[in-house]
This record gives sequence, C-alpha cells and structure tokens, in this order.
Amino acid sequence: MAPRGRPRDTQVDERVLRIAAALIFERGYAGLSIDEVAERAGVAKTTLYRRWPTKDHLAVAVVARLQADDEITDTGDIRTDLVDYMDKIAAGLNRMRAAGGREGPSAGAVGELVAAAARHEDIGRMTRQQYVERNTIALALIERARVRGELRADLDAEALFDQLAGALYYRVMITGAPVDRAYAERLVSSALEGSLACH
Amino acid sequence: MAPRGRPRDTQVDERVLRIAAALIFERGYAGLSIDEVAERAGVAKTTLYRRWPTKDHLAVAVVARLQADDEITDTGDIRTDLVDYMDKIAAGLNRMRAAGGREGPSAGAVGELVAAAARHEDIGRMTRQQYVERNTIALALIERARVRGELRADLDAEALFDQLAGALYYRVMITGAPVDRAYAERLVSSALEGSLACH
DNA sequence: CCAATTACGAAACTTGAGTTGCGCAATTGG
DNA sequence: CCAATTGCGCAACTCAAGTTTCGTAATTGG
Repeated sequence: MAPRGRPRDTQVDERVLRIAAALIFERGYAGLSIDEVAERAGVAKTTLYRRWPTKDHLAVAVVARLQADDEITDTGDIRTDLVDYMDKIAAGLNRMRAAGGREGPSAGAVGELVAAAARHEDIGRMTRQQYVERNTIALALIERARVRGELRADLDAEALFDQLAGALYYRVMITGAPVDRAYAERLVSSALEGSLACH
Repeated sequence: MAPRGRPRDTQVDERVLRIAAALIFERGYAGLSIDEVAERAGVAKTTLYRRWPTKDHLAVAVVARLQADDEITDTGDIRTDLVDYMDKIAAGLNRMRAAGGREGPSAGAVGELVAAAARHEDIGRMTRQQYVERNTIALALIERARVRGELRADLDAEALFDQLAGALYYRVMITGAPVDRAYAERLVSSALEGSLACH
C-alpha cells in the first residue's frame, strides 16, 4: 500500500545531501546556497523545500550524519568505558567542527546546529531526543558500575554525565580548546576521583 | 585631540541598543530586523552598519550586556564559592535563554551567540577573550583552595572548571534542562567529591 | 577662512531564503 | 479508463541583509 500520488524520486535525497555536504565542508554553513544546491543537483528549488522546509533543516540533515552511532562498550571497568565513550563523542564533535569553513579555534557547524535547534521547534525536539537516547545508554552504563561497587552508592549520575559531555561541548563551542583522547582521559580522571583533598 | 572629522552621535548607540534589545526579547533573534531598528531609532541603515558591521554584531552587543560581571567572592570555603560562581553563570545563561522569543526548553539567544562566534572571526575572539578572563579568575580561586589544603595537590584545575561550566552550558544548549541554584549545588558536590566508591 | 576628513540620511541596488501559481507527470483506487 | 492525489520544473514573487552612491553636515588642522 504505497501512498496515494506520484512517489518521490528517492535519488534526489541522496544526491542533494551529498552536494550539500560538499558545499558545507568547502565553504561553511554561510556558503551553502539553496539555489546552488538545487542547480548542481539538477532539481527545482520547490523539490528541495518539499523535503527540507528550511536551509537549517537541510544542514542539520547533513551534519547529523557526522555523529557516530555511539556504539558503547561495557568492559566492566568504568574508567575505560567512559574514556572510550567521551572519545567517541569528541570524534563526532571534531568532525562537525571541521565543517565550519573557517580556520582556527572555531565551533564550526556545531554552533549552527545549536542555533538551528533554538530556531525551530522540531529540530530542537529531534536534537533533545537524540540526547535522551545517548543519555539513557550512558546512565545505564554508570548505573551498572555503581551496582557492582565501582562507583559510590549515592552517586548523582545525571550530574556526572553532564560534567563529562558538557566539558567536551564547552571546549568546542566556547573556549575553542582541543578535545582529543588525552583530554578525555584527564576529564574522566578528574570527574571520577573528585577534587577534594584525600578524605 | 579629538579624531579628525565629524564626531559620531553617541546618543545613537544607546538608543539603538535599547530598541534592538526590546525587539530581541519580544520576537527573538529572527524577529530582529535592521530596517525596523533603523526606522524606530530614526537613523539611516548606513549609520547602523558603521557601528555594527552585521546583524550578528549588533545582537552580540545587545546580549553580551546580559552577562553579569561575575563578581567573584572568596569566602575561604571552596564549595560555597564555586556554588555561588556557578549560580551567577547560570543566571546570565537564563537571561540569555529568555531572549529567544520562543517558549519551551530552547537555548534562546545562547545558540545564536555561539553561531555568531563561529561565523565571525572577531566575535569569536571577543567571546574567547571573555572566557579567558573568567577562567583566570576561577583558576586562581581554585588554586588558592588547593594551596590551603582544601583541594587535592594533583588537581587538574582546567578540567574541573570545564566540568562545572560545561555542565551548565550543556544543559542550556543541548538538553534544555533547567539550571538553577539547586542544580549548581548538585553539580559542585558531584565534581568535588568525585564518583568513585570510597577509597 | 579653507581643505581634508569623517558622519549622516536617502535611495537604489544585489543577493539569497522562502513562497506562490501553474502546467505537467506519475501513481493509486475504483 | 478515469478521477483524485501527490511530485516535479519553471518562473515570478516577497522579504530582509548588506552594499553602494551621492549630497550634505560637522569637525580639526593649518
């Protein structure tokens, strides 16, 4: 039971996303022109707008593909698992950061994504939805470590994950500092071991 | 020794920023129209563009005023001081968040600021500069607490501050969760005490 | 006073996002 | 086969950001 009228040309989606991705990486978000994408893809603008109602939606569709699917590993050692996880998030952020067009310590496309989520209700919902899924996985990982006695019983798992993921986003978007595996290790150590003098 | 030619009308800056702020709060960033600001302020568009080269620059000038000057207090108790500090940052974020025009868990103007910093080299530099100043103050506060023995000697102060500030920004921009004093207390507790089981 | 310099206002202009209307193509259900 | 439905291309359109040109106003330095 296919839908009623003329079916959409599925090749269009693929071709447009590829061309849009090339433009974003080459010239940045501002250099992405709907008219140019349509022309290069050999389709009318109306065909684009039927699929992505705004330029923001198209850009989000392109950049969202850059995020890894966050396959999580549970080795039984929470420190190793968290470092791996942070490293994967960092890799996704670095890919998006590269899609800025500019050089230097710029947030690249990450900032545009956040702005797009703030501008459009539906993009915001989608973004938060993806976060919730990732958060659920991470909280389960932390909870298992807590149950088996690696982590303290009165742990605030939400605050812990906010600290870890937040530090990565903060560096990419605000301070422009690098996020790599070495930083992920520092971060996890700091969060796990705490900052108080030995007690 | 005044500059050479006709001096700028200083009343213009004040009036324009007031009108722009009203528009941003009323209709959000997208609802801020340069033409309308110029008309309401009774000046030509060229006069606006002489002061703020893009709409982003004008918006940043407006929103940057919302950040508190972060007067930091040093009571000698690092937990109290950090909670106070996080609460002040959170207050600034909440003010910016309110300047979004939309309802719900939106990042509001915060996302637009990050995007503006990614789009314009000079805005990015200014943003990072403000961060560096704030960071310097916070790191000094942490360092004093470390020296007097409140905090562990091998502390990673940079990671600690990234965790704290990052968690706030992360909630505002990504998850849409609230940031208030209660959360600041949870956050500081979690970061200070760590997550490992008693060791 | 005069020349150089900078600010201002007004209007026309360019560019790109997003919309609209129309004719035609492809598909389903009867 | 026929009507309803949906996709597509084309072209003209609206709207707002940002630019350009030009005539005029205010200021400094000589």
